[in-house]
Amino acid sequence: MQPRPRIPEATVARLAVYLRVLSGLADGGRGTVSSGELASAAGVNPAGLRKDLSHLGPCGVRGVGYEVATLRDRIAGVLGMETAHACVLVGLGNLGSALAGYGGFGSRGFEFVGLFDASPARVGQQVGGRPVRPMEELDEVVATTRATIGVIATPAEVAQPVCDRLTAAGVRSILNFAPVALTAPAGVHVRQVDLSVELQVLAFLDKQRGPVSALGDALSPAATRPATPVGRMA
Amino acid sequence: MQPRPRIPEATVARLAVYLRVLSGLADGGRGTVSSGELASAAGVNPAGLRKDLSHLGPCGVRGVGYEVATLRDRIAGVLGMETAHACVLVGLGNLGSALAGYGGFGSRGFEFVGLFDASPARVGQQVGGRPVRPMEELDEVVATTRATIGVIATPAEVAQPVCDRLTAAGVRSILNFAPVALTAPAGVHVRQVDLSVELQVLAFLDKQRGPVSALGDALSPAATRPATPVGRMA
DNA sequence: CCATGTGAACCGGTTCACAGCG
DNA sequence: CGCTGTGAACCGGTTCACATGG
Repeated sequence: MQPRPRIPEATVARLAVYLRVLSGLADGGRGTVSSGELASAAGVNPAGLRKDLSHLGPCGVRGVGYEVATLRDRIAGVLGMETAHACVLVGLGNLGSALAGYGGFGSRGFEFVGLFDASPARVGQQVGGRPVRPMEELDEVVATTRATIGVIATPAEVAQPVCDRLTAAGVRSILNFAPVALTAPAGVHVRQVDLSVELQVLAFLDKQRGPVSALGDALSPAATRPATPVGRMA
Repeated sequence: MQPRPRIPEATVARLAVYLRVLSGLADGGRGTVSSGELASAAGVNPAGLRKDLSHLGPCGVRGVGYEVATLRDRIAGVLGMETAHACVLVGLGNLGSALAGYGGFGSRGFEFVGLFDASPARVGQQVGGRPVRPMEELDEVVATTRATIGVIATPAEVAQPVCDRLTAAGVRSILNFAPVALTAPAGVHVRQVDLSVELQVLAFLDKQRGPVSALGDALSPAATRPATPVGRMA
């Protein structure tokens, strides 16, 4: 089975997690891992992990496990991490500023090559070591840096026009933090992250499972098996 | 079919989105909506929306649509939004501060009743109008406020101990922004939001679909149908 | 003998097409 | 006649059990 036939999106998301764990193991000088150990560190089921990895073709040694550094590089290659990705970020309120200053992006090969805001009060300020630019410069920056990813952290009202601007400028993928569904041209990928929705799902689960009692509800010998099929490395 | 037999989690997440759209429509004085219009505003397929709503029992008028205010209240009730939810937040770096100051939570019935940080430098500061408290006060605050939701925005290294602390204090649900898989006792719900993973999925999709050409790749009459099956209200 | 790799059952969720009702 | 509500097909992803091979 060639590594061609397209990798499921759910698998891609998990590969990113495996990659992070593997990087940590490699930095710790670890040589090999078993699927079981890697799976528990990533919070997934071992069989599922092996199935995920099977999409990249055989990359382990039977009876032994996976070679940490090799597997890391393999996944990094599949995910397109060998080359850095240029991103632009629009909207530097609290959330946007947090994203601009978040070290986790840079260390994973993503670089913000442009920060933009419509507010004159913010333009010119430095955020995360980079200057905030006016919206007028967006097209130019996207063109010269060949940025392919745009991150929207604006108020909901302006998210759609910003999206239009980004796609017109040549951005091919958008990560949207504004609480609105965006319309984008065909071929442009949009991912939505909605903080309030996450919280509301939790509140619902609480309501479902929770109304049993307000306290002392650790009735059953619960701690035997984690509800979350997760464990950090054994 | 009673509204009992449990609602799928995927549906719950979308109900939260419908609720937001409905609130907007209601504020705009709108009386009724059809499934088609609501679906396009929420970025989903009309049939799927109707199926989602079917979980709450019949709540529309055939041949007409849904009564906006009624449906809003119905969903709000199912989601447990009638009563405010007390949350505690741990970790007030850039991201945590952004979350603490984010208006979208308060307006949806979530209130941060406690902000905590381990760094003495941050303790005592005001964030989003609330004081940052030392970790020592966590148990007490959770107990007195009956907070059921905990949000973790700490560095990855301390996320697990913080999680342990929160669950020990009585928190039943956790929203984790730290890039690690958490282990929690049975019955505690954990949701993971991983910003880097989102970006990596986008980068992968770019790589898959993208290597065709760097520019001028709007070859086909693309704008005819949005790739994202979305549209804001027609 | 151990851990990988994978075909096949399984499951939840999505889509479709139409029945039901104002 | 229009739009809701839903049973049934469909599909992708997950889990399981075992065959494969160092």
